[in-house]
Amino acid sequence: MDKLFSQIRQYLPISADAEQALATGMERIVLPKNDLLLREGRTCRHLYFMEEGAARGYYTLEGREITHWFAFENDFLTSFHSFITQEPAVENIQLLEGSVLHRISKEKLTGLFNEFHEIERLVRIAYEKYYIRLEERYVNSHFRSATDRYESLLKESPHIIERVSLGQISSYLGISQETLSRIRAKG
Amino acid sequence: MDKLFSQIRQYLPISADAEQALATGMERIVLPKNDLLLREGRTCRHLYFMEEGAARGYYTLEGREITHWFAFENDFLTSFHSFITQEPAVENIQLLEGSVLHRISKEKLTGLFNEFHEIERLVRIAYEKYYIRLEERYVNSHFRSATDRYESLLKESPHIIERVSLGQISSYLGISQETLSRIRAKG
DNA sequence: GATCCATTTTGACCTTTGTCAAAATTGTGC
DNA sequence: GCACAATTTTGACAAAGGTCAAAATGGATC
Repeated sequence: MDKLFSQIRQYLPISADAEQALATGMERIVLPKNDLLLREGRTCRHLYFMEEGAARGYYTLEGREITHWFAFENDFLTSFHSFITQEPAVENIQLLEGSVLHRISKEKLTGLFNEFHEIERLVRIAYEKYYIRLEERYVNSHFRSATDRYESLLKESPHIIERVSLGQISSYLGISQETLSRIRAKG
Repeated sequence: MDKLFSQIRQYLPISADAEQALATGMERIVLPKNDLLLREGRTCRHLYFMEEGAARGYYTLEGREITHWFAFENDFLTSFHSFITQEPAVENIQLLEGSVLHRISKEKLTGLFNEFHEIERLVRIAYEKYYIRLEERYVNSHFRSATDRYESLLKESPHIIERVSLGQISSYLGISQETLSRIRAKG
């Protein structure tokens, strides 16, 4: 739980009461590699915090798996679309390693918003951070060459490259596995 | 102001008090075509609501202007990165038509968050919507061909194509103007 | 160490998209 | 309606990246 709260404090320090309420509302889960936190077509009812481990979000397009995000230690993760709208997800969430997570249900979280203004503020701030992060990824991915994108990833998120298979990285970067392999051979 | 409040009600109905406070905190501005709401290097201090008109966000890469978003009637707009972090912007915001906008400063908005929990909730919900929207754009742009992307735009946002020049649309889609022209010639 | 399976690399070729330059079209002010 | 500028289209060619198939490598397990 320590990791979760020290991460939260980086967003917004909250009162002991609010921390206590959050701690009570969250559930710790330990799951093995390859487990699915969410399966396409089902509604995502939880927001997760990754204490230890790794996960990816992916969906299937023309028979191929496309990984569109990774999550590691200290990341919050969920299928945002499904969690927010409570509609069925188009994506799967899979653990890439045995992981330790904390999770809270949508209902509990919404209840805490009513009890603690500061928890809703915390989440508002978290959304701001995640929005900016996504915008950066968008701009980077959309307007740069495959080689540039790989080099940015290498520089800014070397942990991804160390812990994830090439096929998953290539779909994350939006290029074919063969092209990624060739880019690496040159570098 | 009507458009603003009917848009807000779609996100979250708020009390008359809160509406009143918002109305007081916001300023109506009318500006001509081509005006810059924000210039690269300056810090974005306002959140805008577009009542009438159109705008784009763009930045310069290797001597070319890259448009990465458009905003039209009923959209909220700002340089999110700069507005959130209060650091200098990397982008410009330009009006594509003479426009009527409402704006609120970061400080006023933050003050209203303290006064009215429900206004912070409204903004939290708005972030959720905008996050989902961006995620959809990300997935669409990243994993589909130029032709597909143009056709989606044509289907989902025909107003963009009617009101914006080809060069701006092509950079928005992440393709060259010539390629876009050829795609259109075929369709 | 031999075997099996998954992952990564390499080769040959094809398709899509980009680039540069020029022509055609459209829009605007006078 | 004319002149000028801006925008869009077309052509010829180049470059980036994709595809399919086969070979190489790297772990696991027995």
